[in-house]
Amino acid sequence: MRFSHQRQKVREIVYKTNSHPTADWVFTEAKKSIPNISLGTVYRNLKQLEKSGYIKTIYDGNIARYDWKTEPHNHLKCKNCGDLIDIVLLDESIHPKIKKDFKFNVDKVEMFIIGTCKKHAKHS
Amino acid sequence: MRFSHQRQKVREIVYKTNSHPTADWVFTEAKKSIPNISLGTVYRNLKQLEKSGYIKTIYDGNIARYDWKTEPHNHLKCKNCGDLIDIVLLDESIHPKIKKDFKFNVDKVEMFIIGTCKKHAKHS
DNA sequence: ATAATAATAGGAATGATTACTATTTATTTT
DNA sequence: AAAATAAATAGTAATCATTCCTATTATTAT
Repeated sequence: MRFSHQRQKVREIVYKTNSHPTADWVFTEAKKSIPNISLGTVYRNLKQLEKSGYIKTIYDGNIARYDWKTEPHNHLKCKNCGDLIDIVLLDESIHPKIKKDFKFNVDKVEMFIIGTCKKHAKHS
Repeated sequence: MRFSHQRQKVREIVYKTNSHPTADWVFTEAKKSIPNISLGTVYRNLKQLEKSGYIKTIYDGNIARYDWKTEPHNHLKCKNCGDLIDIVLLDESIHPKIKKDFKFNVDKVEMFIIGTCKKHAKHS
């Protein structure tokens, strides 16, 4: 894999935020330093970076978001602000149990916990 | 909420399968008995049925699928055949822990376990 | 520096979903 | 039962995220 100017920029943008950005957000950011970068390039590079293990894709409802944190972890999603919060609730230790109980070989677990974050809790 | 012919049919189709169908599949099925039903009607009714608690939406990557089973449960997804298998791995008993550890009020947990089902395991 | 190859910009195409609107169907009021 | 009211529909256009296509440009190895 070559490391073009565009690819480095896309990677850098994802690595510098904890906001689990969408392709469109990365595109907007990238344009600040590469004004004529194309959206297709952003998508192609996000995909390439995922394939090479640099980043991970998170499906938030039906929109893809990207995450530089590649170790297994989970996400809390606040329905008020839409923020994704990283947590570690389940790690690979449940894989053997699933293999045993369901005869299913686990590659990865995607977990989204939807609710209300502390900033938006009404009371109690 | 009125229960039109179309709405009853959409509901019946989702209730009669365990395949977690997509809107398009429901549309194809519905046309067998209501040939001029429109795709928009299918989408509108799936949304309405979810809102009224009859069915649940599952986001599989970036496509929506629908499930008549509304109690909390999780899904194994085989990367070979694409099948979704219902399991109960986590129930509401983890909600208090998440509330305590992360100050986050849980509405629901969406979990997708991706891997290989027993029909497609190579060996061992 | 040159050749070989990978990556790009820009735009068109796709696929899922939602929005719009005139018409039809169902419910309520009289 | 007819008129008035309200909800739902078919059909189509629009939208949004994402992928595909192609001629051109940039990167890497020789």
